[in-house]
Amino acid sequence: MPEVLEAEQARSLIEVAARGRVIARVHAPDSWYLKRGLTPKGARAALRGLVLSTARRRGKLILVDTERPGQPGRPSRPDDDSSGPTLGLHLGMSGRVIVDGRAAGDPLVYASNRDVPAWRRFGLRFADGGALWIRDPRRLGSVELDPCEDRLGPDATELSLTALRGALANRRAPLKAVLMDQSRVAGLGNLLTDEVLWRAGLDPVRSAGTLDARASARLHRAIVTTLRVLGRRGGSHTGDLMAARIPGGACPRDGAALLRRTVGGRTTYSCSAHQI
DNA sequence: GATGACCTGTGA
DNA sequence: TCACAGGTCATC
Repeated sequence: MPEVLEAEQARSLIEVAARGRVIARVHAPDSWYLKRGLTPKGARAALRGLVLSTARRRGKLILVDTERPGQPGRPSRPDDDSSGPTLGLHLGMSGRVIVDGRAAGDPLVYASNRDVPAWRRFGLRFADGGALWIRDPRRLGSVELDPCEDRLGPDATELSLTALRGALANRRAPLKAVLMDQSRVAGLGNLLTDEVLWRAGLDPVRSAGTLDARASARLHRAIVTTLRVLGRRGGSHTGDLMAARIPGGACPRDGAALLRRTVGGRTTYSCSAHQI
C-alpha cells in the first residue's frame, strides 16, 4: 500500500497493536525481501527477544524502534542504553502490514487482497502468541535494519510552504516528477500527486521551477487539503479524480476531456482545461 | 530526466 | 497473451 496515507495507516496499526510486545521469533522466508545486506540469520539475531517500541514514519518508509527488555531484578539506570536497532519497512506496490490477522485500512485497489500464505514475506511472532506480517504479492517492498532516513526529503504531511518552494526552485523537471521524487518530498506517489495537481489546477508536465509565489501557495494548499481529505476518507484511492482515471474519462470538475500521458515514468491523468 | 529493470497478479 | 499496476533503482 504504497503512498504516504497507507504507510501512515500501517504505522498507526503497529503503534496501537504491536507496541510493547516481545519478539519471540523472526520469519524471513524470502531473503530477497531483505535489503542492504540483511540476511534471515542476521534479522533473527538482531531482533529476537527485543520489544517493539515507537512506530515512526518518514514518507512511505515505516520505522519501528526496538528496545531490549528490562532485566528482572536489575532495575535499569537512566544512563543505560537499552535501545535496539530500528526496523525499516517499505511496502512497495502491493505490501500490507497485518497484525494478529488484521490489516490496516481499505483493501488495495491495484493489488490482490487475498491472504495467500506464500505472499508473507516477513513476520514477527510475538511471545504472547500474536504476529506481525508483511504480505506482499509483488515482492517490491523491503525490510532493512537501521535505514538511512536522510535520503528522504521532508514528509509530505508536514511540508511547509517554504520547504515546498525550496524543493521546486530552479528545477526544470516536470512538476509531477519533482513531487514524486522522494528525496525532495517524501510520501507522494502516483495517485496522490495526480489528485494534488488536479485540485491545484496545475499541469503535471509544467517545469517545476516556473511556479510563481501564488502557484506554489496553491500547490501547498492542495497538498495539505488532499492529504487531510483523502486521509479521512481512507486512502490514496479515494480521490475525486480516481473514478475518472480511465481512458476517455472526463474531468469531474468541469467535464473537459482528461489527458492520459506518461510523466515522470508514470501513467498520468490531468484535465485538458483547468490544469495549466 | 527519461527509460528499462526488478517481480508477480489480474483482467481484458 | 498482453497491458497494466498506488514504487524504487541503476543506467544511458
